[in-house]
Amino acid sequence: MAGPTLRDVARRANVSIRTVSNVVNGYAPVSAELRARVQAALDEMDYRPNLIARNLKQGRTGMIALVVPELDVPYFAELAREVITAARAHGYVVMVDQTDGDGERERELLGRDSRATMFDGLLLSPLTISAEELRSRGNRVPIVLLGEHLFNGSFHHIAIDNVAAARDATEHLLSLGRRRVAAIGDQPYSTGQTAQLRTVGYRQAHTRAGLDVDERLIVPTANFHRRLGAEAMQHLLALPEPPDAVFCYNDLLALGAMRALTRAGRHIPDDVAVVGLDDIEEGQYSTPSLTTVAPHKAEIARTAVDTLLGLINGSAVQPAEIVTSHRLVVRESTVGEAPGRP
Amino acid sequence: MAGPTLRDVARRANVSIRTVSNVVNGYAPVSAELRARVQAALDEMDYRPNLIARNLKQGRTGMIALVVPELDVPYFAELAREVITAARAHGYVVMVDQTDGDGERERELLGRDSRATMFDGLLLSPLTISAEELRSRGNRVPIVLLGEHLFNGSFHHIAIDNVAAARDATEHLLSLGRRRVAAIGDQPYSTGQTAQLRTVGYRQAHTRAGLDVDERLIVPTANFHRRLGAEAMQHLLALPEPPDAVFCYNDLLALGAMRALTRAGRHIPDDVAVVGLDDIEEGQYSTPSLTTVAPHKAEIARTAVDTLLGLINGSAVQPAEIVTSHRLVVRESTVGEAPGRP
DNA sequence: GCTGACTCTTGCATCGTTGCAGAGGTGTAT
DNA sequence: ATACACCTCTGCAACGATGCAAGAGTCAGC
Repeated sequence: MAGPTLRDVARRANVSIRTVSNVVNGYAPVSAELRARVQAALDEMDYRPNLIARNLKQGRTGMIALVVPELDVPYFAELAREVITAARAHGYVVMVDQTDGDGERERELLGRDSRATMFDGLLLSPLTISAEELRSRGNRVPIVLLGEHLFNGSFHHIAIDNVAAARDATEHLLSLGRRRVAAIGDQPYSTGQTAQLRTVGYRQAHTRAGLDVDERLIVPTANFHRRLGAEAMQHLLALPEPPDAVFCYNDLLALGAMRALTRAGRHIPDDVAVVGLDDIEEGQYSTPSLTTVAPHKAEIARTAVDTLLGLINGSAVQPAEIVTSHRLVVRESTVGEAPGRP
Repeated sequence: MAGPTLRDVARRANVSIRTVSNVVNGYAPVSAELRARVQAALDEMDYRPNLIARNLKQGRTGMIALVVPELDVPYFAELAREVITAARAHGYVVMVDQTDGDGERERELLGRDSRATMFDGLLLSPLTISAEELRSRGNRVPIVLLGEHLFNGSFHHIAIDNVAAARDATEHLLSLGRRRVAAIGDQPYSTGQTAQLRTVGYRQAHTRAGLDVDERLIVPTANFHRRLGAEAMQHLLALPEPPDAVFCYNDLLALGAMRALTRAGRHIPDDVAVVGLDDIEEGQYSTPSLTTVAPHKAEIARTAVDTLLGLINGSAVQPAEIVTSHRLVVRESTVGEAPGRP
């Protein structure tokens, strides 16, 4: 099972271990004749370098870890894809892990027996863990945070401008003449910082338009999955004065909300217009297709990887909040032709 | 940056390196007094074991790799989630990588400088690579294949019964009285073995029902993405005698097809019934929700991980084709109430 | 008091690789 | 002929951990 080592190859080719290593890595000058002999031995024995040993010697692994709450949430899957691509461009591979939104599991990551030491760096999309906790764990591995806003400057952190993104979405709905715009996805508790920023943007849009917010139209949800979007929408439809538009804090909520609307016989967008956030591919193919705020995922991934590699290679950059771009993508759920309607 | 090693802690606590190691691992008997002293030193210095060194010594990493064509294809994302969960139950972590359906990248994996040696085992969902190629690479790492059918017994291989799954889907449509059942997703070339099996099942259903297959209703696609499902559906709708039902070889094709149908003003399922395969979560929330054949993903993942760990731990099991279960999940796209219709 | 058994602790070798410094040999300039 | 530079090649030590076997110390038993 165990393959041949440098020593085995060296014995066979009748040279020193060191020379074999040199041939493998193309390091020091080796005479053509000897090189050929060694190469032959390498080939015959089908030598593969033991990367663990190499890593130990070199003090780096060429691996970074990407930790997300849930890998089968499309946004994270799409982000993971971009991160893998960005890392590969630098010769790094990515190990993806998920925490299931379980705070314990996030903490495990930083604990004494964590496998984090196996990686040159960590990209973490935190869900419940706080900055203080993160800092107090005195981690040895460089960390770059994704997505969550943590209110202090201890870590590098990449995210879109959540306030502006939510404002853009809401303003789009208001600009269509909608006047009862609901919001689905607020999380008015300590770990819901991103959601809260989106609520701020939602309010700002109203304020700027000189409109009041009807507090009953802001529906909090415990997570960002389709089911809760549907439930929140059902709740809104049951109000005495239901909304004529809804901004959902992510696309999954929006897809769930659309499902509930269709089920209830409401027409999108005529009766209720819907906007999401994330621009997952699914929204392009839903019925109707989903208007959304699109974060530039490739940019997020590239920036995150670049920043992390910078830390790894010792560029002592100051921790910084890095804001990446986003744009509104208008589709049928707000201005669409009504499919299957006159 | 570099943390303290056993040596540093040993110096501080005035004991041997070996004793510190014993305390860390709880191995040999250590007197309470000494243990306390060492533990104190460990805590003060915030010692973290260097896993790379440990791995080198022990010859295993506790990591397996999962290689899929595309991580942002929901089926693979959902599968990855299950694999991560199954592996964690055995104390293993999973590194996920994607090949982008690029044969070169699949081959890289097995090449001389592959990082595969860093893993105790490999779960591979091959797209273009053949069994012969895989075998010829004389790999050192245990491999278990997922999903693709490779016609020989050289490797462990986990998959559903693709013929039966396709037959079940098609029979469901025929049992509804549909008589022009189309198939979207055939891949009549060497790397499309899974697709071809599904075509076999599609034909079997017709044969068993005593019906002929209209070859024009079998539409091949280059991949299994939404867009090609939509295009294939448009093509089918343009036929002189369009289908009254369609079996798509995966859910993404089905969702694309449904999108095209809705766009064209056709009603699902009244005009055209649609069945997919994979049971991705998206299909539960689409409009209409999608009837599909559901592979038991958790079972696939568990079986794959168990088999791989068996190989790793040296149980010299014979390579085997392992068939996991599937079931038909009926939703609105075949027997649904028509949403938004009288 | 000596032996043996037992408990606790330690040093050495090792995993497979690479960094470093130098050995050995040849060729060139003086 | 001597010195020097140069090109190849090699041995040793080290990365940080663990397996092994033995060293040191304590105690009981006869």
